[in-house]
Amino acid sequence: MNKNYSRAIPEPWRDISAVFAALGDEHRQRILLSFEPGERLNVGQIAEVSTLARSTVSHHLKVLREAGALLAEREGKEIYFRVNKVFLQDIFGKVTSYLDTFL
Amino acid sequence: MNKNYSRAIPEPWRDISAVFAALGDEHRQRILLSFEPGERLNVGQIAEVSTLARSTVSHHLKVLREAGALLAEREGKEIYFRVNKVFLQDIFGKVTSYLDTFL
DNA sequence: TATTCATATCGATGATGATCGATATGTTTA
DNA sequence: TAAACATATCGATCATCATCGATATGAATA
Repeated sequence: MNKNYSRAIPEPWRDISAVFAALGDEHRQRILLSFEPGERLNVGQIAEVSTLARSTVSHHLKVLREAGALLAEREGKEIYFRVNKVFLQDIFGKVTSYLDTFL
Repeated sequence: MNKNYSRAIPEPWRDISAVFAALGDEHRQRILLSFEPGERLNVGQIAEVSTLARSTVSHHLKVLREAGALLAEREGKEIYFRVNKVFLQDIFGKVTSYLDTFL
């Protein structure tokens, strides 16, 4: 048993901690699943198909972006978000190999 | 864009929804990381190394178990938990291939 | 520069979750 | 059956998060 409960969380888990928390919310899952491959969407587009207020969608997008799941780039007045596929693939790959090796 | 925001969450995501929520909590991550490969631990052992009350540890173990991340089996007075490695590998494998294909 | 538009941030409220001690449930053993 | 032990559940409290409308920030355009 690993008795040092309060030790630092291992690196592959540290990165994914925010991702887990971000994807633990159903609205954020639905937002993520609104994206088609390679697609970019802005707040207005997502707010339109969602059941949430614009400011609420903006909040969830911030959480997803800070977790690394989304990338944002301003283009004129709009800010376009896209799925950070490479990051997510890397994260889940690390978790998978951590699972294989240590758990 | 997938405009049917309120549609059913795709199957590979539905199963993992609870896993994400469960692993989004740092205490539950620490509990999971207390297990060594193939090891079985009971509430008392985990409560001893953690900073939480026994009832709180019990609560977190319930969340992890209901999410599928842990399996529980009673053995006399104690209830032993172990990491459901196969389930987690399956889940993260599904998420990875969903990522590759649809996002 | 003033206006319009898109998004972010703020402040307040309500809901959900974490936490604990106390109590209940279930199991072994005297 | 009574006592001791391990864990689960209950009830209350506290903290965190989701949510919204209103306001602020930033960018394009008249």
